[in-house]
Amino acid sequence: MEKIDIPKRYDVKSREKYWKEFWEKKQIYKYEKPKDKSKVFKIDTPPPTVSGKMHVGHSYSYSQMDFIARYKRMKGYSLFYPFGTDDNGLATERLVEKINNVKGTNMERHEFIELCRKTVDNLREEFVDDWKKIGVSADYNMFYSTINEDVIKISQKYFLDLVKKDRVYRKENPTLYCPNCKTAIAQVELEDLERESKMNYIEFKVKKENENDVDSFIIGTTRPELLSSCVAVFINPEHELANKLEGKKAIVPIFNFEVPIIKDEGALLDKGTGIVMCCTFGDQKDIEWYKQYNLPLKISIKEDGTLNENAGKYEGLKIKEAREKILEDLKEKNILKKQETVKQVVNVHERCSTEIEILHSKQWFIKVLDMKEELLEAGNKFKWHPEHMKNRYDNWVKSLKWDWCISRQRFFGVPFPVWYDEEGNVIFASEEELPVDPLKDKPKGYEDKNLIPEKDVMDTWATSSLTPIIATELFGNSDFDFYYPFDLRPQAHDIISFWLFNTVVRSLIHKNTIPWNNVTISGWVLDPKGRKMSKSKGNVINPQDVIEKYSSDALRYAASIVKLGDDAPFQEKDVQTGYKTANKIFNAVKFSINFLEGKEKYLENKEENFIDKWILTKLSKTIKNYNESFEKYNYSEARRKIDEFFWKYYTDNYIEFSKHRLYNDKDENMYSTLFKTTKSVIQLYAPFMPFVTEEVYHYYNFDSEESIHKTIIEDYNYNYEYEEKLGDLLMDIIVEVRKKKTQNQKSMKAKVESIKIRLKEEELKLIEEKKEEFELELKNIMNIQHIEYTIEEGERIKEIKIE
RNA sequence: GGGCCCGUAGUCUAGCGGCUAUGACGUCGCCUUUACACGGCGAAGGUCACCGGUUCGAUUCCGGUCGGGCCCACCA
Repeated sequence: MEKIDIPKRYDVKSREKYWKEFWEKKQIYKYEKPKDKSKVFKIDTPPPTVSGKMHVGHSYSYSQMDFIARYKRMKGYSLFYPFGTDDNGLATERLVEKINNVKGTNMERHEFIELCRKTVDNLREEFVDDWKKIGVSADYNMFYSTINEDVIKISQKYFLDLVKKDRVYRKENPTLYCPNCKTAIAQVELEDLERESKMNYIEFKVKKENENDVDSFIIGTTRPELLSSCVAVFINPEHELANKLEGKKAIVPIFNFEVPIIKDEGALLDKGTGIVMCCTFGDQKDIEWYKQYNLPLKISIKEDGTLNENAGKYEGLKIKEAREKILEDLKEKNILKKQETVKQVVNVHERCSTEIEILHSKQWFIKVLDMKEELLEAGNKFKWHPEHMKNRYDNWVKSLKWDWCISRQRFFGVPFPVWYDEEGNVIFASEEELPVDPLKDKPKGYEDKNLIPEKDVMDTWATSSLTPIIATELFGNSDFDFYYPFDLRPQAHDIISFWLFNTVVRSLIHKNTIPWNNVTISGWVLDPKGRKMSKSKGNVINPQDVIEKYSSDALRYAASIVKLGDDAPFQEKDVQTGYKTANKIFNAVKFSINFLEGKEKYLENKEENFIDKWILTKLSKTIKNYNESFEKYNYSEARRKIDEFFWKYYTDNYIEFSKHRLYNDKDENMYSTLFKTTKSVIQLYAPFMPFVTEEVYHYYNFDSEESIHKTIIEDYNYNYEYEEKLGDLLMDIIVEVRKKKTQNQKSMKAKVESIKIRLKEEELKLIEEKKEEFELELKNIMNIQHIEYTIEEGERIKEIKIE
């Protein structure tokens, strides 16, 4: 261990930078494979999306997982703790478009991909450095990017495994589509948006078959532009016209074709008129009806968001233009009976807030709907922290309606290793050829054949759902017996239905087992008033600014206050508390080490007095509780335990009690306790505040490790019941004496002539057993000349005479 | 519509069948004591949302009410 001189002050800025570089240079967090697989702790680290800067939510959730990682390391585990970035997909494309002021759809595909790659490569190092700055102790040698060749290869390999296991298919299907991003999206990428809209009441004629037939009826719709896609009319069975209309044909206005009228409870009485037109496709309900009644398919909207030839004279118009034009025409013909403004909630794409459309197109899907049972079972097999987060997973699995669409009509992603021949047969790459880009490469045996490459790329989740597999393949020598399942998946609750769910799916399919044994779900960091942070509200807090103003340790401390699963407001005062705690650790340890220096020969002394036994008992209990909390992944409880020990017992009392012994008595027997408690304090704080603890560890030769983070937390089993009680009593009395001194406006060292202490009988007995020692301490600590006791109820100090 | 979480001093919170309800910030007062004034010691501040029930005893457990938040579904 490299010992350093103790400075007068702890210079946070330069020292945090120094230790960050020290850890990297000395490879303190480098993974080393042990022989025994039970001695590895494997973390499925979330790969953040390279998006410029780490945000404050990241800084909390990654700190929280790092508390656990560091604790486990200090319990003797080898940490399999990789770090990757999720670089492909729409999020990156949008960033690249913004930075370079380009549009992917307007560029040559290979140029755009090249630009994406370059942009991400440029940003990555600085981006990842934010994680190093907050002290995330991953092994950055085990780094991957989801867009690098090695990961593309793995992603394609497991795609082929899906093919082999018959879990993937390509099919023309109703597909959620974003006209703005011009790509298919998955169910999970939808978001609700409330907006105002017009409900239009439109008259449909009935094809009359005899005299008594109803002439016409009125439907309500917000999407008149879809009239040309109408394939049926549904009427609620309770509707007064239900029986009269059932089985008849309705005539769609303007377009004048006939559609059947069908009774169905799905047509709600209190919505619109209780009669609704079903268009393929206006919304998800239409798909249900389409499937249930085997309705024909009639698509009117093209992928670019304009109407197609089915729309007749409206062809070529954009959706909104068509809506206006049709309404005009309907009005003119007096078919539009009424309009009213309604509040409507629509599905939008979460990345661009564009209203989604449902189109019919060929996409690749992973079969998941038939796995629901298996998936629910899997959710029971790993532990959820906190437990109630499992509900979200269960809810999601039970309500699944779509297979998982993994193809995207975008550019910067993992290519499908797929071609089509002239007859439309699908040709897959073979594993040895991977990675392939079908746009450039051809499969073996087809070199001179005419093949159509699959142009779609995979959704980013199709790759990030493989993170534990990727890590094992890349850094674990593909030794799944050794590494699988992982110990921990840490992540936030907003992506339970994305990343967590997807990873379980892939793990069940490829490895036939759950991916991890524990998941910890962290919450969101809200603004100080408890609202979501967003750029538009201007209430975003940057972790970089917080670090600059305080320190990484301080930020981590604030993160340790928030419990798993809780959404919590960002509170600067918590960061301040962290800052103060780090400062206090520095000072307290500096004080202790000052006296420990050169006293190594006394460290084995066993002649502890009752104060030593008292503090050692408190320490033992603290470590026990600390361990128990951490074993439950409850880092905030663990931190509270060490805080309590540190402030209430160690600094405010033990050190104060010890001063007279250190300065005056030169009591040789106290060094071993001072050493143990001080070292433990540093160790127990190390998972939370890795920088300041590393700093003070190097002020003294605590042991031979080159870093505090390589030391093992020692457990102690001191349990001196009598001394603990006596120490508590001493503390109680001293608190009272301090109170009296404060009330009398005296300093703590003011000399006390005499003091009368009220006690309970059993307390007096306690003292009498070691009266001389007890009084000596009390007198020395509080500068008291004479002590008397009375046995009665009331405030502890009956009277105090101060000189 | 279904599900989940949460209501504790001015603010953020700990606790969760039984001592005087935890700690932090803020407020006020005192103390320049040789680790720290980036400090120490104290004080004030609470109907533990409300109403019932279980219990010898409820902030804690159960039911309901009100309020806040989240997830999912529906959304013509």
